Parts: sequence; structure tokens; C-alpha cells
Amino acid sequence: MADKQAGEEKMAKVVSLCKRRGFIFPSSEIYGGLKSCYDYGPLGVELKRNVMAEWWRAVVYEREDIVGLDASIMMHPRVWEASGHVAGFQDPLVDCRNCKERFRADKAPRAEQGTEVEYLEGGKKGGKKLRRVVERSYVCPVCGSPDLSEERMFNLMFRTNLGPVQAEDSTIYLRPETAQAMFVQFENVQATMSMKVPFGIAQTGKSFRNEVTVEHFIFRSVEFEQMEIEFFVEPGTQAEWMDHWTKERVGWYRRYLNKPDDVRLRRHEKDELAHYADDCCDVEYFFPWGWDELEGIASRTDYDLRKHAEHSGKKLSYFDQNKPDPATGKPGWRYVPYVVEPSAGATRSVLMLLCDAYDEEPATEPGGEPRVVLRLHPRLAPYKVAVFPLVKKDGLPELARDVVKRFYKAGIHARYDEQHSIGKRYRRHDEAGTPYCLTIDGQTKEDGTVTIRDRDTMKQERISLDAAVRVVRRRLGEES
RNA sequence: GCGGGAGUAACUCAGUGGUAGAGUGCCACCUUGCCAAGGUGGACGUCGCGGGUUCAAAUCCCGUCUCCCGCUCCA
Repeated sequence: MADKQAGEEKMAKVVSLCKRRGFIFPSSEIYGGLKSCYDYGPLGVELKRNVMAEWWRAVVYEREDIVGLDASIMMHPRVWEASGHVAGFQDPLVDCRNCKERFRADKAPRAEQGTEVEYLEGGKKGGKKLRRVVERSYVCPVCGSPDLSEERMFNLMFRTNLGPVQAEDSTIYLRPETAQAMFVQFENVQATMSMKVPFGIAQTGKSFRNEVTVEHFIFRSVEFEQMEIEFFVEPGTQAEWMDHWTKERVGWYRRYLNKPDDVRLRRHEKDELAHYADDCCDVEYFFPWGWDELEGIASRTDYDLRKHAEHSGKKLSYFDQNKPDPATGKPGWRYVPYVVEPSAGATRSVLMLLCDAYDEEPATEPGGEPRVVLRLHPRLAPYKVAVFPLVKKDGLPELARDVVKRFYKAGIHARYDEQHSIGKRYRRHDEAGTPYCLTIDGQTKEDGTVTIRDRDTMKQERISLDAAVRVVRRRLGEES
């Protein structure tokens, strides 16, 4: 219970800092906000872009077997029929007026229409016994009451119309996941890039779901951003690729965390698997409210390519000239590749990183203020370096501005700051997660050195001004 | 969608029918030679929104929106 309260307090602090420091604002706030929608402010957009850039670098730039894709958010409506989203995302839901349970009508216990059934008021043990006639052919699965709300269709996909004229046949959907485009473009990508199985397609982008419930700030929202890979493999090799990808992805998260053990892998039970999957693992993070999913890594067999082949009438398969067909033994094997899908939430990663990075240090001196610091990995931090004149005189601001420009030119995101005292500037950048602060002082003019201050240790050392860009770059791990 | 809690300054919060407050932050100038603690001055609130009761509403009533916590689903 104390943990739960501590978790809620932590979240409140993170949310507050996000707004105070320009990471994340409620959407449309001056109009009262919009449910579940958030805007990434000047610091938040940098953090999110850095996360996605690091992911792209790891899965596209640093390996030869994956290429990228950026598909349109709106796709042919039949894509979603093939994928099962039109059917699967559209369930008739009913609320029980008696015990307040919400359930799927098609999965509720059957009962004969017109008969009278007995149930307990409120669904509670001590409740009064009530009797009522069954109006529909089922009752509440929890309390057995036939006192039910109307069936309501919950379509989890956002609908809109293509073309300015609203008509039934112009209905299209905003994608509920980025994955399908990679299946639909499988052949184009494979052929144009001469990709040989095993190979993958990577894509990042926004997806949309009319979630029944949204919660935990940006954790579950109707508009969210994904980082997905569809990795196509030879049938029969999916288990070893699951092994590869689970290790790869867990390792990726842990590289950026102060507390790597807050990320774990959870293998789904057999009865938890979707009907098309033969294995699935979740990468989970220990959020302030408990373990929750960051990424799902699913072994989806050949389900998706097969479905799209059926619905489109196109042959979605791969021909391996160097392998004999296992059925006939003749050279050349045409098969529908199996898919391993590491599907990550970019916005969830952002929240994870903020939670992991948030830290409070007690005041070092009596009467001092505690220090709030975001210990973001330097490569993810919005600003890599802040440059200050120690005082606002003696030509120090001019000198500092010259230094900032060196970082601009080097492509390193830097910030000039001369407001308030030097101590306040350090603290302000601690909250922004800026890993390094350079301070220009009187000595700079004499011997061309500046101090570089480390966010985490608050230690300073003097380095030569001319080496500043190089030193920062080395610390960012961009130069050895 | 249902149940519970909450919305007052940029942030954290006080204010239970009678002139909207505090701390932090923010702005300007001075000061300041290294970790939010100096001085002087200053700006900022449709009290979430709409309606009602009242001589008078941040405060009471109704509706609505948003957020948080539970029930459900997923990245």
C-alpha cells in the first residue's frame, strides 16, 4: 500500500516536471484539454526524437538485414479486414446494471429468453435475492443478472472518410498499428532491395486506437507512437530468432537505464497467446504502478503474409534458389516466411526513461534545497551541453556565445544561458537532464580553458576551449 | 462506460457564503567568481467550463469537461 502511494507520488512529480520544464503538456490545454492527448514540448520532442533515432540506429543502421519504411497512416480498408482488426476490434459490449461489470455479449453465458432467473443484488454475497425475466439470450457473466444495458459496438479503430464527400464506401481507418504496412509492402521491399530471408523491415510512426480505457499519463493513449520491426525468417527457425530478438531488445533498453534491472522479459503462457502466435514475450518495465509492457515480441508464424495473400490474391512468398524444397527434394524452395515481430512503444519508452531518470538528492548543506535531476542517458538528453558565462560582464557572455556556436556547427544540441546565478543555472539544467555544463570565466580569457561540469557527479574539471567540442563528443560516445 | 477522488497563479498548495492568498518560479535593474538561500522593483488568476440558488458563490445545487485510482484492452 505504501508502495502504491509512493508510486503515485512519483508519477505526480514526473508529470509535474514534464510540464514545468517543457517536456509534455496536456493537448489543447487552453480549451480544457483533450482526453488522453498530450503534446511534446521543446524538451519532450528532443527526448522522443532521440529515443527513436537511437532505435533506428540500432535496428537499421547497425545491421545489414533490416531496411526502413515510412508508410501512410491511412491504408486500404481491406488491409484491416485481412489483418482481423475490423472483426476483432469491433465487439458488442454490454454493461451490467446490477454489478456494473462490462463484458462482451458474445462471450456471456447463455440463458433462455423469457425465463425468469434469480441473482443477488449488486452481485454481492449478502445482497437481496432478485428475480427478473431474461430479455436477451444471455446474462451477466459475473452476477448472472439479466438487467443489462443496450449492446454497444466498440470499434477500437478510428474511422474517417477518404474524400470530402461522406459516403459509406469511403470509410477508411487510421491505422491501429504500423505493422500491417510492412506486410503489405513485403514484396516491394524484398524485391527492390534484393533482401534475402532472413531480413526485416523497420518502421516508426503514430498509431491510433479508441481504447476502452486510457491511463497513466502517456502510457496508454488513443494516439501513440510505435517502433516496429517485422523480421521475416525461414519456417522452423522462428524459435532461434525469438531468442535473438528478445536478447537484443532487452539489451537495448538496459543500455539507456540507470537501473537496468527494472527491465525484464516475460514469456506468455500458452493460453495467453493469440491464435496466430506460437510464442510471445513481453519486455516489461517496473513503472511506478508496477510491471507493465514496453514491447511485445511475437512469433506470428506466417499468419499475416498468408492472410494478405488470401485477401489480395497476390502471392506473398519468398523463393530461395539455394535451398531444396523440403517436400520434393528438388532445388529451389518457395515458402511463406514466418515473422518475428518486435513491436515497441516509443511513447512508452519516453515515459520509462523519464521515470528511470527522475531523481531527488537531499540538500548537501543545511537549509539548502534538494536537487532534482534527470539522469537521462547523454545521447537521449534534449540538450547535450549548456554554456554559461560565469557572470554577465567582462565580455564573458560574448565569449560564451561564441562557444555555443561551435556546438551548433558540430551538430550538438547546445543551449546558452545567462539568467540568474550560476547555481540556479546548473540546477535548471539538472532538471532538464543536460549532462554537461560549460562555464566561461575570467580564466578563459587568460588561458583559453573552461570548466566542464558533470550533471550526475557535479564535479568540474578544466579543459581547453578548443577541445570542448571534442570532449563532449567523446563523452557522448560518438567518437572514440 | 460504471464506481471513488480531485480541478484556485507557470509549479506545489492554503482559502467552507462577504474585497482571491502563500512559497517557489517568471520579468527588469543592481549585486554575484561555481551549485536553486543577496537587494530593489514588477507582471501574472474567466478560482476547469456552463447554468441555478442567494443581496452576495472559489465556497451551496445541477450539468459538463479534464486528470488521478479501480473494472477491461493493448505498444
